[in-house]
Amino acid sequence: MANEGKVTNGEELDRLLRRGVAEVIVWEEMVELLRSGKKLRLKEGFDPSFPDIHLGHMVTLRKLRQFQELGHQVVLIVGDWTAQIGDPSGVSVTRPMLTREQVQANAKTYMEQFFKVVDKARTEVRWQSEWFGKFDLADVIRLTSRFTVAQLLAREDFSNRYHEGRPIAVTELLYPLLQAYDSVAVKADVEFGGTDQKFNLLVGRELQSMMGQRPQQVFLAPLLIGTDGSQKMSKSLGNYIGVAEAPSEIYGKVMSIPDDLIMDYFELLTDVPDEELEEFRQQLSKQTVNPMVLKKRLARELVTQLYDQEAASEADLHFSKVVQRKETPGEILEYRVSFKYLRTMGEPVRVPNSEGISPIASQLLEHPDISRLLVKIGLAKSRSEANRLIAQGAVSINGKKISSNIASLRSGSIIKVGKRRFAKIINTDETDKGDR
RNA sequence: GGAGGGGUGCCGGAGUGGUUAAUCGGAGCAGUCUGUAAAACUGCCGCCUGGAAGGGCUACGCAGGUUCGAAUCCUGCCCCCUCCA
Repeated sequence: MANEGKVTNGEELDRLLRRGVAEVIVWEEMVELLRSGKKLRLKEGFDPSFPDIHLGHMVTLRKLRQFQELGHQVVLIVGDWTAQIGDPSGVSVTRPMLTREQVQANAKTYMEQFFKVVDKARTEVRWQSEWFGKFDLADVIRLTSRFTVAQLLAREDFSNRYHEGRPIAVTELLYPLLQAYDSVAVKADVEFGGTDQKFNLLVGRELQSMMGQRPQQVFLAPLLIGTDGSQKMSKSLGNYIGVAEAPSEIYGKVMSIPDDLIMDYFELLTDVPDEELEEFRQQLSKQTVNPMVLKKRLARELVTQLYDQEAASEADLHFSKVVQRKETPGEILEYRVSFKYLRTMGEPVRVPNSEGISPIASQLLEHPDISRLLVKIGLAKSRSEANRLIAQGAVSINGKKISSNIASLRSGSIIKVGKRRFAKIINTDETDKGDR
């Protein structure tokens, strides 16, 4: 074959198998395979229950990419069956069954993001339903009969739950078996996953050898800690940075990670050479550098990787300007709303006393209701929340804090909520003399 | 099949007739500080209405009932868990 995998030299091996790697099983065999020049089939699966990819996933994706560059083949498994069970390594046991359409849509989104990192041309996409769609009860029994409960209870998660008397659904026990079968179905040479996947990937090895295939090598990446600095990055914990997020979002979120995480992120998510990373480490421990500076470098690297250099520069500028110097950003989303609509609804404002219209009442008639406006443009979830924000001094118009939702606002005004959410308001009511 | 335990706000978890929109912790939001780091401190943290003060509505698994008044008592139902078989 023309595009066989390249034979790998020592230096490449080191980069490939050490940096950003938690464990390789079996190391010697992995090395031997890479040296053989054989084009390897690299399996990675995903459940289309959550379509979004974040930096935590990116660790293995980057590895896949590195292998691809040596000529190897990625096989992406769309877990349309396992998605219905739910991987038990998570917290929640029950997952809603997804419709066919949802699965399709999620898979599509997932792949768009997946190929931001992985080379599409060297990826084969396979759906589990190709093989499980044909499974009948006899097949299920044949598959399950190869394993014992004791084998499955070896998994930490299961044994913990078992000993604590917490429930384990029968379908959950099935999960590793299905995932293992995928490896057989696609004849995987290597399977990639996070360390929490270790058990599942090892079952793949078992099953393959039972079925006369050479057991796959298991490639485990460390779990990336999320922006909260304590738990693994995950969407449900809300401590994630999505690869599809806007450049300035990614940049900003990277800036918010705790200092302790800086080096992990560099190591697992960038190609900054080891020697340079060593320097960074020195600087950090001797405190000869403000960690913020390194974080900026990190943020730039990541945005460049996921977008391009230009986007990184823009995000960088935006950050110094808006966040650090607290200036108003150059580009602000515009919202077109009708002021009339926002005006206090219903009957004209009641005049508090008989001496005519009070100043407040007259303003009321002329100014839009800011809390209504905030809800309308999505800067607050409810009017109660909007009122709270205003009361707490979190809202300003053209740089001036407002203290009640009766405030001066004209077309073109810039409204700011919290530290960094801006909106430019355009009045769609035809007359706008603009003199207030 | 038998015995027991339990379902409270985003999560954990108090509360067993009224002063409880519901103690407390976590998460979250906002503010001060700052490097969108850490730490700390402060406020908020169901919805609607009102400029505000205030008012209204909804809420403690579901449906009824007792009571001037229920998350708290009674009845039925649903669900979850543990142990024994």
